[in-house]
Parts: sequence; C-alpha cells; structure tokens
Amino acid sequence: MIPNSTPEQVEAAVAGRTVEGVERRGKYLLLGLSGDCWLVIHRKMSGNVTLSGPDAAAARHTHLVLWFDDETQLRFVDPRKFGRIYLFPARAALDAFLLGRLGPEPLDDLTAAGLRERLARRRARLKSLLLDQSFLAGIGNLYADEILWEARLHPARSAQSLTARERSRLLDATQRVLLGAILRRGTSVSDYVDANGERGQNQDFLQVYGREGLPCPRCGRPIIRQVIAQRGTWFCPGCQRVRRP
DNA sequence: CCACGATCCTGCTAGC
DNA sequence: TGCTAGCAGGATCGTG
Repeated sequence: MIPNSTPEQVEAAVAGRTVEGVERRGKYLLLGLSGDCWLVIHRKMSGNVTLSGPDAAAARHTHLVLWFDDETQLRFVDPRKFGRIYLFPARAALDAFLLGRLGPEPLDDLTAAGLRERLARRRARLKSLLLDQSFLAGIGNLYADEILWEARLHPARSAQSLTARERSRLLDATQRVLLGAILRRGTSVSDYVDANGERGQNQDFLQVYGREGLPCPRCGRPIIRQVIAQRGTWFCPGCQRVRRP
C-alpha cells in the first residue's frame, strides 16, 4: 500500500515531526509535516481516515496509526487495501506527482472558458471524462452520475458535441452537486465516515445513483442502469438524451 | 486519442 | 439456513 516508500521509511520519516497543515488535492489527502515532509493518503474505494482516542477499539484492516503527543491517533482503515500511502521528501516532489495526475479543482480553478477549452480537445464520452482525474480532479462515479443528471446530459455524449448552453449547464451542475455533497458532509452509500467517525447525509439526496427503476425526480420516467466507461451508470432516459427528442 | 479488459482486495447481499 | 455469483466510493496498465 506504499508505492514509493517502505513501512520502515514512513515510520522513520514521521517520528518526532509535527503536522503543520492539512490539505486536499483531488482525492489525495496531504499531511504537511515539519521539515517539508509530506505524507499523502488516497482512500480509494473503502478507506477511511479517522481521529480517535488511544482507547478506541482497533478496527479490522487498520494499516496505519499515527500517534500524537496528546494521545490522539490518526488511523487509516481500508478493508480492500486499494488505498495508498505516499511519502514525499519535499513539496516539489509532491507537486510533480500531483501535476501529472490531476486536472483543475472544479470548485476553485474551473472557469467557463477553461472548461470549453478542455472539452474541445476531447472526443471521449462525458462519463469517462468526468471520471478522468486529469480532466477534472476529485469527481468519482456517483458524483459523475449526479452531475450529468443535474445537467440533463446523457453520459455517453461526446465531449466536443456539447453546445455552449450545455457546457454552461455542465459547469453549473458540477459545482452545485459537489457543493451540495460537501454541505451534507459527504455521501455514505456504504462505509464512508469522516475524521470523527460520522456518516455523511448526501446519500439521502441522490437523484439517480443507485436508483434503478425508481422514478426520475424531474420527469417521472424510471431511472435506468447501464455500464458506461466500465462503471455502473445510472441516468434518466427521459431527460438525459443523446439527441434532443 | 479512446474503449475495454484485467488487476489489486474484502465484504455484503440478492437470488437460488 | 447456506452457498455463490455479482457488485461495490478507484486508478493503472496493457491491448487493439
């Protein structure tokens, strides 16, 4: 689970250091330690990062525990072991790693002109693009489906086929869906909990994801599920059409 | 450039 | 009740 280091090196690197800052870029959690050392965690499918007291029961599949002076523990628990822990000896090395993998932050760095230029260079289907972290950072399978529903766009539409109006809807939908999910402190469709062990609320507000057969909240047609871009994809065949009716 | 399959793992559940 | 096939919040690599 440590692609660019070893457990021994991680242990040696974190010992005695102070956490000076916590950042996020895409789906990567960045822990800035004293002396320009960076510990980076990606939760992938099933990982959770929590803070707990020293006496809290140890969950199965705990792979990393950071002990702080005040007895607090940061724990990384990941049953499927898809999660990854990286160690970078300097911010420059971390930035180089992220630069090659991540596109702009949808809520911070994305403009209408920026999105237009990025879409113009691509022919892929919208669903594939939204899942592509180098196109936009941080969007996963369920948010991709929710965004495309909100924007009334078919997941198999090709990027360069979008009209200016549709591009605008896509940008608005992306930001609205992500902001809504953040406001509700995340989507716990399964085991996700935040650092305090609290489940999010956004799973109770999903419009299409995981809702095959249920009526579209907008037009009432039953939601359908198809595999698109290798992933389960839920959308409304009534208001998300490849071509206008 | 793009689509797709395989791969890394464990746990849950729908269906028989 | 017990078994098993299928599916799951992700990303990478190789093939065509």
